[in-house]
Amino acid sequence: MSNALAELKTAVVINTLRSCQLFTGLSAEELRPIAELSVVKRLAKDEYLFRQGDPARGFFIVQTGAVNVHRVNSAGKEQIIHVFRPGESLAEAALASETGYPADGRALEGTQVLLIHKEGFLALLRRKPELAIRMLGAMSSHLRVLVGRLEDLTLKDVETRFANWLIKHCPERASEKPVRIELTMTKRVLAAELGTVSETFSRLLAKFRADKLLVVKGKTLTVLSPARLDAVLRRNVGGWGTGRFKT
Amino acid sequence: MSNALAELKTAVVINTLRSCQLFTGLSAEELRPIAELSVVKRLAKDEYLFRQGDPARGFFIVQTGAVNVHRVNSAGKEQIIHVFRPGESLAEAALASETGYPADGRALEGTQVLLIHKEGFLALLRRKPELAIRMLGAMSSHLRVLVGRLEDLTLKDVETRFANWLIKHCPERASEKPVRIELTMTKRVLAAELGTVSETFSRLLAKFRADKLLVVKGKTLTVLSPARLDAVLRRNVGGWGTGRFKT
DNA sequence: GTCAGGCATTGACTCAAATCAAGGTCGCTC
DNA sequence: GAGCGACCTTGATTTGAGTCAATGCCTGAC
Repeated sequence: MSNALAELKTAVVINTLRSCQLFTGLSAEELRPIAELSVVKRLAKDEYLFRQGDPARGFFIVQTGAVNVHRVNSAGKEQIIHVFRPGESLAEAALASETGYPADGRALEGTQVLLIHKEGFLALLRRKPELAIRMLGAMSSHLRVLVGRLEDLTLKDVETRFANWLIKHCPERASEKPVRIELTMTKRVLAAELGTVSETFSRLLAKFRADKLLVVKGKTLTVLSPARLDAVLRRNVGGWGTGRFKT
Repeated sequence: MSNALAELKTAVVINTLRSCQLFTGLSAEELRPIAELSVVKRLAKDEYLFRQGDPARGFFIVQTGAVNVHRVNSAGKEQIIHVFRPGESLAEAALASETGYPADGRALEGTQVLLIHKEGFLALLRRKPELAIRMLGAMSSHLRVLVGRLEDLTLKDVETRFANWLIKHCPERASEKPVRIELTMTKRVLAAELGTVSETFSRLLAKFRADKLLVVKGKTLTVLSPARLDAVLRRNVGGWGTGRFKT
């Protein structure tokens, strides 16, 4: 391919990298060697980016679309670990271990990602320790997400998790003003993200509707009063760190 | 303190570091600067090493004893994330993020750990990118553990988890020869590690005893036939990756 | 020795959430 | 517009596992 065209592609990739949390604050010149290690991958809806156990070729940055990272047991039930959206990086763990990817990754919709090759990137890390420390930061935040998810799924009930999800989608949790939330996914998928099944989720919507907390119309949810929802959350969860009891 | 005494202490610490997975293969000279960043901490049983939200001063390496890292909700129920034993490093995530520790850490018994100070270690990482890459490796294996735990707790029932735990403690899973396992902790604690309560665990032991899979005598468990246990596992879990179904 | 407190076992009860089953609604293609 | 296939909703039923409570069993303190 012509030199000029290659230059152009690199410039586009650099732009993507810049918009990624992981590399904020790096100059174009610092991003260039990373861009040169990257290839663009396009995925159709439901196509797999990687499967659990696949040898790891590198890590990814989402450009457009969404990647659902999950584990599945042989009965076919899948547990979503996290849904990655544009600007997020995933599978950094692949860099530093010989074993394959620890989970499955699949596109929830038409999706475009950057694959950053492992070997080249490792060589770069050796020359740029600052970059390695950034990677540590990214992985530590993924650890936090995972720990949070673990707590969510084992320590709280579905109602609490959903109330929490709703609150996170309100600009301010103390407000009395209704908030409209447009679902980007089907309710079935949202249910899975919350770690439950569609029937349970449906009942939950009905309950919130009956409690005048929520209006549901197709893919549009309207939180009638974030403040009141927050109150429900507090009631369910006790008083956030008011005290620690042993059992 | 006298120079000679300081030297001696450093030598002892270097020895601990050498036995730690994270630093295997490093020479004494490479370990020295790390040792100089370390301080020994002694903990009584049930004493907290850190609490969720505490500002992170560094990460730890277990010398003796055991550290239980867990999350607790305000109702007081705690979910064990992992129990760290001698040679393991923990809380590396503290290095690369400004927020505090994401969970609680408490000694399960009398315990001695090395605290490696964050700032000094970060400075060292900047000079030794190889070391930073090792840290990435350590964090990625923690990620794997966590992902595994998530799957365990959400995709499998208690019986399957325990069968799995037992199998992991057998030298070979296909054998017909009985295996004796001596518990190092109380059954209550093991139950918590498996993500359940002592009553449920007790019932499970009774069931396995009735099924002639296990003989229980105090803190001694004897798996009568690993092969048969393995069969139970396969039955519960389906056929490990025989196929993937949606829904 | 015995007494107390922690652990373990067992039974009865409860409950959240999954599963099973049956319609209902929307949007699509032919 | 008829028919099909997703979703979604609602009801009935099941179930795994937590909670409560009663009792038994050790071990260590005195």
